[in-house]
Amino acid sequence: MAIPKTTDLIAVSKHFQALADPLRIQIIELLREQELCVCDLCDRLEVRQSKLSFHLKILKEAELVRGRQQGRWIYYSLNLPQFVHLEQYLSEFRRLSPILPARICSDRPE
Amino acid sequence: MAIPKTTDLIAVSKHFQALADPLRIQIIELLREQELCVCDLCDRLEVRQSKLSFHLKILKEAELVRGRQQGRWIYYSLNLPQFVHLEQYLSEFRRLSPILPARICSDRPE
DNA sequence: TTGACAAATCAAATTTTTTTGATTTGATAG
DNA sequence: CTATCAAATCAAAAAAATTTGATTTGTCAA
Repeated sequence: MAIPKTTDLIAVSKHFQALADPLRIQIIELLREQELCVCDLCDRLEVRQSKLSFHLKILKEAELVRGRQQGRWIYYSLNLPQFVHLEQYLSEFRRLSPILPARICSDRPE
Repeated sequence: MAIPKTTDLIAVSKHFQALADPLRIQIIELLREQELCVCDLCDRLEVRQSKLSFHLKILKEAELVRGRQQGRWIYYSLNLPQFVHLEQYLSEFRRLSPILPARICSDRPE
């Protein structure tokens, strides 16, 4: 398994960052049930509309959700392939042997 | 699949938060190779020791890494079961049908 | 058109996270 | 003991993320 490039690692951390907020996780949990419009999310989560918009933008930029306009409403839903992508990043660790080889750390030259 | 409790969701977001930083992802990538002491991580990542200590603490609190003291050195390694745990959280989304049922959002009473 | 309403954007205030340099703690070797 | 060195802790500064309320944008219906 090759070591990922630094730029890839930054991308990975950015995606995890989108999941690093309780409200955003709650949004995702609600969308797991069904597609919802912003006003429904507002009602259920009891947060202001602009606050929700801010968090939806972060989730959208991380490609974890998608917005579909219909009339005056925008319906948000999960972008499942992106979840699979993150799952795969984590799954690589499962392949490692449970005990990593120790490495003796002694005083180095100069 | 039951809806997780709010407290669980906060815990989930906390764990993802630990992965939400490029340096911490880099630390994890290095530890994927082998157990390393703090001074080695400092050298390889070219960051100050106190900075590394700060980030290692976050990873340790999220149970993503473990520290093992040996003499003056503390060797850090990955705590693989925790990675599996997060992987499983994400894997639940794979079971969802790709297209979630739309829900019509119309004007609600009053 | 105009009015109503859903959602996005924006700037300012607030909160949280991260960085930095200095200090402390704890273990070892002499 | 005492020197030394690895690592943690701490307080202050800096940077980044989040919240808030007001405003704007876009769509639809009358």
